[in-house]
Amino acid sequence: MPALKYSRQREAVRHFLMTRRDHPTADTVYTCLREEFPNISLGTVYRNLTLLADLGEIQRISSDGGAEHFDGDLTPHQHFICSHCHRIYDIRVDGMDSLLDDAQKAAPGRVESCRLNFYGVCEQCASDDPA
Amino acid sequence: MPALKYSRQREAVRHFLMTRRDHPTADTVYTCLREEFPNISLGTVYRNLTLLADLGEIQRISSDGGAEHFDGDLTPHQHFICSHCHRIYDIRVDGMDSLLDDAQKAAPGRVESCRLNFYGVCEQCASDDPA
DNA sequence: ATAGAAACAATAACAATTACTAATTTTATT
DNA sequence: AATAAAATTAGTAATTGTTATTGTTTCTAT
Repeated sequence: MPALKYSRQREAVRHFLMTRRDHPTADTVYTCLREEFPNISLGTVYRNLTLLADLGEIQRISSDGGAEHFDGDLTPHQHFICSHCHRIYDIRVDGMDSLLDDAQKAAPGRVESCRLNFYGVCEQCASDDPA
Repeated sequence: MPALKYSRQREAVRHFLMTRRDHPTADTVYTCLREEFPNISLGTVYRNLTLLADLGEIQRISSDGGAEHFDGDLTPHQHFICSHCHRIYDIRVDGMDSLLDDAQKAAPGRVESCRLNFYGVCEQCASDDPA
């Protein structure tokens, strides 16, 4: 793995994610950053998102199919994903420390992190479309 | 949504997943089922995997990028995914019920399910490649 | 048997992501 | 400041995983 070298584009990706409260996709990051860097390339965005996620400076959110989402909020939290509109909400669930401990007891290796998504129907969709 | 109609291919997909203890991708299912159904189509495999997952008869495992994995084991369990070899191990962590309750308190909607993946380095990789 | 609906195989289309290459930036060293 | 090596970039092509389409076959209820 090569030595890291500063790049304005990478800082822009990081900064962009840090200042958002939502969970953009690579394409959203790309589109927004084009205002500041009119000829930034989509490959650059992907490369830096992957790099930052590997460094643990941002978080990757994988759900069913579709595009991956990214999250610049590193404070411990989880996601509630609406099965209907696919919006991603931040939620804060207690007891995660003990969960990791419990997992460590059961896992065939060293547990370093976990990702926890909750699924259901959000209030917005429930009221819009009462089933 | 149309009425379900029997199909040998769908049963084969279901049966295949039920009898596996691992977590194959659509492509693996396809390749293996071709022995029994030499001209089953990949589209059929995808359609039935999606259908069975929507019915809750199998489980979909989403992790970082790459292909989705599927799991025919419906007993409550979680997954430990090795960041190195990407193998998926089943683990059984306690306290999931209270976790869902806690999530329900925090979520902006009705929580129906959750998916929990743990990440780390498995024992196999740790001993093969001592870092 | 037959008719209508669901499922199929085969393949084309699609979207998300990655790989490639030549040019540009960064960083360390003069 | 000039220079050289390495990392990064933009632009584009290629790949991958998945879904849609179409004409044919298989179920199921009559």
